Amino acid sequence: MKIAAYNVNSINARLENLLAWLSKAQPDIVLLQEIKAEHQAFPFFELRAAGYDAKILGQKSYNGVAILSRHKIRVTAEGLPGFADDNARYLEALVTVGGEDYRVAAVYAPNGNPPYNNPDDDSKFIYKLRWMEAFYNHAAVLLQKREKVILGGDYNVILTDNDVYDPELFRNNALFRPEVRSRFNALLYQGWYDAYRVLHPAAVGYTYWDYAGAAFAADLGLRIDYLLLSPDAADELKSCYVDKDPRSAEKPSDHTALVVELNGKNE
DNA sequence: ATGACGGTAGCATACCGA
Repeated sequence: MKIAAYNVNSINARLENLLAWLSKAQPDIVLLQEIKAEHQAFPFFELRAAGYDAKILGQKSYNGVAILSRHKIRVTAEGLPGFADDNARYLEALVTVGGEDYRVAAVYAPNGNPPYNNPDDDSKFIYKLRWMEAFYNHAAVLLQKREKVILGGDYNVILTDNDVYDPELFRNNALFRPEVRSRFNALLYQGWYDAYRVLHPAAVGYTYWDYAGAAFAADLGLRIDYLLLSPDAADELKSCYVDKDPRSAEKPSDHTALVVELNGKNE
């Protein structure tokens, strides 16, 4: 049972890259962020031909999230419940694999940095904190269900100095500010497991490298994509790793795929 | 200190990203 989170940075610009990776990695479920497409522009046909059903919460130009699966997808939430949002950032569904139910969500948290031309504008940062608060509240509801839940995606959070190539350069960045890190840590205290860190306490696990310069070649990256597991899912945690194949391929996204493997009861 | 680099909308350049 393999689940991946991947910020694809436009599904249509990345379709060839994505299909090649699906064919090679064969994930059961994929949680996509930044698809940057509405329903009529989403490549349902090509994905179906590759063996994947798809449900999306689409948006033109910006944001947009999707869930792909080789098994039937039953959507349970479009957007964070109880949080009015113009941006498509959260899609949740139930998927049955090997006779077992998994609740999964594609998560795309706001960036929160100000526009370059208005560095004192903190409205995006305020929005990010409000979004994280709503996410925390919904996550608490999900934990009460005692299900196998996987919340995967681009959280736009650098959690520790070990998760960024140059901590001092990012000290005042919205991805690294104390208010943001404390809100992410609150999810861990609430009962979620950061799948990568559970298995790799000290490893560098970058999932994003800037397009500019030779950031990827020089491994100047950030760990900002996460797979959060409920206790019932964490019980089945088998492996978690960063798959650099999509980032190494031609015309890549600036992110790469983060993968978790879970042991089903029958495995 | 700044920009690089890339995607989208829409057709020049602005906005967004992390």
